[in-house]
Amino acid sequence: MTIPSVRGMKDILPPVSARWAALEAAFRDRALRFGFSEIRTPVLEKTELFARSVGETTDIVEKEMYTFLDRSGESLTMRPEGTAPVVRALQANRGTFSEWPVRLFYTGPMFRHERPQKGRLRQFHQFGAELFGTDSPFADAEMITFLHGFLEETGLRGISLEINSLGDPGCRPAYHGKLSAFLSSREERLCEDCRRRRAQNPLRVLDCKSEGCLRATADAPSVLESLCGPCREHFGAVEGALRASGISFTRNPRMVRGLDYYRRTTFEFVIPGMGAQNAVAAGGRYDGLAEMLGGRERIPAIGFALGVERVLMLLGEGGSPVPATEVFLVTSGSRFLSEAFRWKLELIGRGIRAEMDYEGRSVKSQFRRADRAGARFVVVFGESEAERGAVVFRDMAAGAQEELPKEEAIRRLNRLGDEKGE
RNA sequence: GUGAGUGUAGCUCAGUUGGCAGAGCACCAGGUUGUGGCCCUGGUGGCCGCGGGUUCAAUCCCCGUCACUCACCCCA
Repeated sequence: MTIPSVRGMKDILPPVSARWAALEAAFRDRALRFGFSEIRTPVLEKTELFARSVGETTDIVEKEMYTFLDRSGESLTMRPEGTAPVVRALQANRGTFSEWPVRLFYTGPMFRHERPQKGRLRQFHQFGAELFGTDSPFADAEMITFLHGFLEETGLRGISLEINSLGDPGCRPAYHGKLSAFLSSREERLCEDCRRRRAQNPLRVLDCKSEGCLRATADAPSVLESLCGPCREHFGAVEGALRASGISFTRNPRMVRGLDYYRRTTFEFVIPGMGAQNAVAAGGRYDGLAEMLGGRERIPAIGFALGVERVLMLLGEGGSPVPATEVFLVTSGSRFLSEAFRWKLELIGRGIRAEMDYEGRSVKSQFRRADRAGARFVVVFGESEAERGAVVFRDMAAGAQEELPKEEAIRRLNRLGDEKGE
């Protein structure tokens, strides 16, 4: 019996791994153009980091984290998201970041112990970016534009952008009060989960998808109408900047993020008609997080993360094929193996993708392999040619074949390398 | 955590109202050929997910279990 992988954790195999690499390269490229530098944080963090940032009452912390005691009895957690670790790293290395604002991006695996299904894994991967040190609504617009452009660049179609503002400590408590009062008046019509949520985290009730709750809260007070002056102004400026750069969006005052640290602007890129896993990328502003994590300094910040598996799923099969073999060396008889092997290494050294068969298969079988690998040229080492110091040189696409002295064959293959060099 | 579906060859899947396990693709060899593709012939390859039960006999029926998939929930 072979050993299967852990549930919800998948091997990324070719050719998917190639598309994966291409997507990551595109993200990295775009991040660098926006002035972001890469940060790589550990996969393991102290459990406290996520409990304090993501929120004790969120599903992520309550029942989805990979948490365990290490050998010294300390509670550790495999990161369920990327923002809190980046903020921690920023605070811990405060001295190395002298110039503000700070722009950081990351890529890597995240872990949540959920029941796997389409577009949802236990080890999944995110690309994310965080912008620290500015309250400006232009920062919000920059991040949304960054993400919007990236998704467009990948070729994704039919994505829509939803934005909202959750207010800040100046206005959210008042809204919470209003909403709580409203919800208690509708308590009988709420689902079981929402009755519990109502007390702990009333905003989450708005995010409930059950029919009954949706109807019961159809006329719930809107966050956007309860914003204080500064928050309203900020949100208006973000909307204005987005319009100015031609990005269309819809307001969704019911959009609540699953993490507690967000305030003011939040946004989500969704694909309609994709079922429950419709969020491809999402983010928001989290001006209070640094202080929640015990920092003395207030660090305004905004960031986003996108689900790599979900993007690739939506992109489907297209793009990034495995590079084809250029030259296949066919041996007619095992006595040519070592000579062909020397050619192969020589060609690879010249930057040419060369392959051969080591197993002594029939010439026919070797040609079949060359064909499937997409080889442009095949060189055959055969008995009758060997006596004349020659090889058979075949151009697969043209179907042309000729016997060439070895020196001439090598010259032609080297030209192939030169073409690539230019 | 809840519910449904599926586990048979490397892959995609048939199958037997219970009676020696099948196809296509792939792989290997041979034929044909312009030394490859198309075509023809042959061959390798299976604890029929695992454990129990019923039966003369179980891949098939029953119970359990594990895995995968999908949905709910939640999220990227």
